[in-house]
Amino acid sequence: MQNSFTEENYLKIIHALSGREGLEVTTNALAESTSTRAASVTDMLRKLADKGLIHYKKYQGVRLTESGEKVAISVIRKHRLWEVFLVEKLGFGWDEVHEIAEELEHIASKELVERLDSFLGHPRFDPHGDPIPDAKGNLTEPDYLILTDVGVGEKVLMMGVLDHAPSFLQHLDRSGITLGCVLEITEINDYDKSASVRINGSNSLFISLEVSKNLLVQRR
Amino acid sequence: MQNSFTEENYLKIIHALSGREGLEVTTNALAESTSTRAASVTDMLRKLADKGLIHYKKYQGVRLTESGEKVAISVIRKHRLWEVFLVEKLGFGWDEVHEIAEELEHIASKELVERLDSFLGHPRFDPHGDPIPDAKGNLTEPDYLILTDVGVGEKVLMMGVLDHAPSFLQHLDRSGITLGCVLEITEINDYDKSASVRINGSNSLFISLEVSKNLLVQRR
DNA sequence: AAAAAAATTTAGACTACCCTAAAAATAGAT
DNA sequence: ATCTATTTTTAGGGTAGTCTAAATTTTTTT
Repeated sequence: MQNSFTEENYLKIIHALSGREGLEVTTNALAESTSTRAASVTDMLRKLADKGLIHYKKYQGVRLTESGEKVAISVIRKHRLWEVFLVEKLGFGWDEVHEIAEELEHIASKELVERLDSFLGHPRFDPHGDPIPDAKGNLTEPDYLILTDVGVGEKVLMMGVLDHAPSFLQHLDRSGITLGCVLEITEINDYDKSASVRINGSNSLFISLEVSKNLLVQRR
Repeated sequence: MQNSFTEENYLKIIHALSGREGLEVTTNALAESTSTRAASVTDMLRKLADKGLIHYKKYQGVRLTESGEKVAISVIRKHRLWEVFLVEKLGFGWDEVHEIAEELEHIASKELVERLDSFLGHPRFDPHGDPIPDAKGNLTEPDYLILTDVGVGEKVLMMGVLDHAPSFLQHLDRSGITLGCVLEITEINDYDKSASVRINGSNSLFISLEVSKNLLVQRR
């Protein structure tokens, strides 16, 4: 049987919340993420468990089964490929594409996904730096650093963001921080942990701890 | 309030069935087209009427209101633009795109549609020769001939199809009949109204009345 | 113009997904 | 180890969209 729009969203969110260790996800966390009440989550969990998509024991939280994992990763693949399309082909900003991709990710056709992938040149990362699962369902999370883990004087490459909120991404745009740029921490303020950062070797600016916490980077 | 996937489908189908004269559409015709029962159609009609999207009097059939027409045409615009995308950019055959576009046509973002339109170079017709409504909602149906109305010796341009069934389109592919090709009727068989047709001035083939009835053409 | 046939609507019910309120289970504090 | 707070589940219910069966209206036939 086909999975509904709603079921796919639950699986996607369970995947995101269980992290790379595949930890148990709680009912309340799901209620929060799906903007529904805990009671509604319980209903859906029973249903997903009946379909063999999650491991579920009452009061014990949930994990994806292998089959549930497959569905979740397929949805993530579609979401991220469509985001690449929207940014690369249609010229949307990286702050504008999430909502639209939330709808596009549920289009079923397998053939469509593979042709889209090929049309886009088999991109490995989406416009926010998130890795795109391959056609076989392999998803390898690169182990980036968070900018807060980088010391003064170090030069790093900007590889992704943790926060996908439009307001955060627009803030980065205004600061001139883009995927792939070189960041060099020139100073860290002891008092509030705000930092001075040089971008691509030239203009320098202050960024708050809040921003640093959400920037994924890589040593070169 | 937003219109649901299902509501949009009803409006689109009412538009199609009422033709360019905007004739009343019957409950049974809608039940047939939506693959549901007449009772279900009645329920939905009451709902659409409450929302001001259709004119509905019990037992009297329905017509779209101006606001319903706007929604229907927007859905048609999206459907046909996505079909162009699927064929022109992703390399699908014209026989493969209908189902996928049935899903894509319900993606809401207005911005997406306008950017897609622009990315595709503002196409006027979809891969089946159907006209694409413009951004303001103007839809002008070109007045093509049906091939059965063309006499022996006449040369016409192949402009569209009435039947969108994959099997019919595949049959045209095998016959070498494509959008824009020149068809010349060399002979019409009096017995079964099958015809001999020259394609682009060269190879000749037989086509049945059934096929002729579904080909839209234009005198040059 | 009445009877028969066909089309349409109403009545009552089902599934998916969501809700609130109350009950039950787990976790935390003393 | 028990009591309390928190989390989760159950119970009962609502809306959207579908169904079947029965009632009603319109159309067709005679």
